[in-house]
Amino acid sequence: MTDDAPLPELLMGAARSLRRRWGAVLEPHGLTPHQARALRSVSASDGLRVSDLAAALRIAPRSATEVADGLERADLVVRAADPADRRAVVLRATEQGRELAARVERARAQDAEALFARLDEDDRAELARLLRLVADEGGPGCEGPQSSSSSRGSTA
Amino acid sequence: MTDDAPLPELLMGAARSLRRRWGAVLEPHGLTPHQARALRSVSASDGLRVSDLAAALRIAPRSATEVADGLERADLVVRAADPADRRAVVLRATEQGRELAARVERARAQDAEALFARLDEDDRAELARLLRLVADEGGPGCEGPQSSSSSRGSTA
DNA sequence: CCTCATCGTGAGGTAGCCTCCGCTTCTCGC
DNA sequence: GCGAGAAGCGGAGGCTACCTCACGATGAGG
Repeated sequence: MTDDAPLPELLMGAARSLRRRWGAVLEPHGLTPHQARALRSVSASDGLRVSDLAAALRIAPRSATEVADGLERADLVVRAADPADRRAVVLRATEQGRELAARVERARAQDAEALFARLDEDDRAELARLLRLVADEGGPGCEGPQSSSSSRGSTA
Repeated sequence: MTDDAPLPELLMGAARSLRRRWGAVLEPHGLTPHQARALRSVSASDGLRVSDLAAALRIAPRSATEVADGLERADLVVRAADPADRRAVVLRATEQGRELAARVERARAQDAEALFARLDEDDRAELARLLRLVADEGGPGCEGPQSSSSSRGSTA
């Protein structure tokens, strides 16, 4: 179909496929894409600040609060005071949070595997190379709301 | 950066680059991405029904009404009664609508050119091939609200 | 002519993001 | 020590872009 589709269309189409699949993977778990990414970030670190979550998700700090709210409501993360800075709140994954993160990660990998199944090793490497060429900018055009905090600590 | 980034991340990253650039191209013209796509569709056809617009944008018919509202408010399209079916409303691009569509199309192509500038001919062809492999589904997973009308006519 | 499907849209609702503000707490110069 | 200013979180309120439901007008089939 649409053999004359220009590269941009193709790229967007492929991304759409991926996004749709990802949504389908997430839905049975009751997670939005942002929540899943957030859960992943929180699970990976031990004690992620809300502001750092915002940076990770590239949304305003205020909005990260809401994502955290959702995850906390589902008992996937808990808020705790940062012992190193009592202004801050650190998010930690609960047991089920970690489990769910792992399960989702597995499902996602599996699904991605299915999506890219039509590509052999060489094709994948080639695709990765080409995509890296296209994507690796992020210099002047990145205007998203950012706070750029980076003092974690909290490894108390 | 992130040389170990898996293909999905890479793909999404590349798509994000493209989306961001596209948004930047559109912004000075005061168009949202959906409006731009809609204007393009309307300009391409002569007399597009609201329901067909909805199908093209993959949104609910009711939402297509709103997109059409925006375009009409900006004098880029006009609503007219479909002579062949007086229930229906056909959207037609105005003169400036067509002009803007052309201008945007030019800018988009130019920007895409810039984005893909790092790829030579062979790389582009290869990328297109690979993306086609990844994207060309759309069978069972397409659950978006659809109406699938296709009686245009109206070439009065 | 009556019935039923279809078209566009008014009404009303939801989700996700934002900015502005205020409170608490940290940091730094004195 | 202490006051000024910055930083972190979240309440209030608002916007946009979707959605579903309901309705009036119109077409199509018996």
